[in-house]
Amino acid sequence: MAAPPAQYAQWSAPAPQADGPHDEVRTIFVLGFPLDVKERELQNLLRWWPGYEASQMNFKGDQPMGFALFSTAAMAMAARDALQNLVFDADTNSVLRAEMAKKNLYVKRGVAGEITTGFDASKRMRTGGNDYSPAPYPAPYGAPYPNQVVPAAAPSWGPQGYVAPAPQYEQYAGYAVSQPVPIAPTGYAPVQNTKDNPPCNTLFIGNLGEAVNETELRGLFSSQPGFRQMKVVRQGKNTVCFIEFVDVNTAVTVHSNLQGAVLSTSDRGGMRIQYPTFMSSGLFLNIPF
DNA sequence: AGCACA
Repeated sequence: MAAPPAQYAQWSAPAPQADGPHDEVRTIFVLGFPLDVKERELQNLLRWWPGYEASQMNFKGDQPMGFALFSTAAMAMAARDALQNLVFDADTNSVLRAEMAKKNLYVKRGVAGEITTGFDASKRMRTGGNDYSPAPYPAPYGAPYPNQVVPAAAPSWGPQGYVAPAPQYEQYAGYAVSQPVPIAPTGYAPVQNTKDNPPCNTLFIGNLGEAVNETELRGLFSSQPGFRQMKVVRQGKNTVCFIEFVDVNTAVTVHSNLQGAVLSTSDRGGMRIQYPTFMSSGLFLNIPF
């Protein structure tokens, strides 16, 4: 069993099944990409999915084949289901088909056990020190936009049958959940937000300070009307945050009102608020860990 | 249905 990515470290790893296979397949096999797909596109599609570890595009066949490794089989299956029937490119009519792979993706590891090849989670932030810039894919519950990725069929967790999952990660966190003290921004600074995605009920918060903490973020966001839950993802010097609202309208309001908000810990200007990519919404799905 | 990298 591989260690889960650092951002899930506060969650208890699943206990190895005494009677289960220790070499369980936790890799997905994805077809249906357009011929000009880039390996990076697969990485960007999956990078925030819970348990994502590494991925690879293989171009040797007649059609591009994507492989992605996750920390557990359950996480892989959840990603597989989320990718199923996804319209990757409306122009080329590419609809993704995903299955569990026959074998796990091979990842070369260094002495310290870190992944050294492939497009892996440990290198998420390697692009010039910038933090995450979402690919132009819409997030889950948003209206379909032309030329963008939308689920061909409404996902089972979509608007119709969607029931808010309990904020399950809190039970794993190593701190007591107490009533957040409301926090107001210390000010506002202009922020560039050139590449955003279509509005949806989830927000991605970037350009936060290195010293930002969850209490501060919770103090700012949990008092916003429509707030449902949030998840802070730490990756070294970079911290990002995903916030789910009860509907698109309340998310749009916060996207506008708190754009460029400066916190006491901000050291690079105001926070950048964006609508996240389709797959990043997986942070709020009910995935068994 | 089509499963590669080592």
